[in-house]
Amino acid sequence: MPISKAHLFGRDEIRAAEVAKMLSHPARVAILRRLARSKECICGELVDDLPLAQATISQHLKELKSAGFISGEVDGPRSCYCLDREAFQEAL
Amino acid sequence: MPISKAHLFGRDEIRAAEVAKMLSHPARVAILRRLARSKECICGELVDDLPLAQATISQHLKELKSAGFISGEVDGPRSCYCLDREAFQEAL
DNA sequence: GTATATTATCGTATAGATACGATAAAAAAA
DNA sequence: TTTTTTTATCGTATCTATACGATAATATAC
Repeated sequence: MPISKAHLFGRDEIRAAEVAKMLSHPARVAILRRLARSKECICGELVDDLPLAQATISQHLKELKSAGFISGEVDGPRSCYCLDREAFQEAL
Repeated sequence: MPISKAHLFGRDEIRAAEVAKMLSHPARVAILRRLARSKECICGELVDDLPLAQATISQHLKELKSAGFISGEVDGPRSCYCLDREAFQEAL
């Protein structure tokens, strides 16, 4: 029966849970930290640093992007990501 | 293949993710808020307030307790929970 | 043009989270 | 003692997240 009931809660509780969910995996925490240090960062660097396959990291990046925490733009054959500090602070 | 690789990350990243996971469901956020307002709170009140079955709420309470965010003690046939403010602030 | 390098997406397998009915457990009330 | 009240636990169904190989997509290098 687990049809999710998350929508039955208050706006702010739902929002808080969404933000927390973005931070609920060490890989995403690591990515955000990395981007907080560097001004920007290429995808490949993250793939080198993290103990996960390229496909998996790309997947995490997509989530962080759709949550608005990071932005990414294409740079030749590479993708360059950077932290959206404003949106991130706002969320916290 | 999804054998979790969470343990391959840094201590603090793992810890941050654990804390975030506790806050990643609206029901747990709601419970913590409720306990932050009241000094303490009986299980039944939470069951009345939240749009979830008793069994489900009991399950969420167990998680929050095992994470050390709340403590619960038996009071007759009831269970009385309260926020461990120190541990909670520490985690944030 | 073809080959190479880099990233995104698809498909899919499995681990974990969520939800609840049923039932057990424990104390108070009758 | 039996009944009622309250909570915890068990079993189980299903939904979501995680993980990666394979492949597509895109741009550069040759």
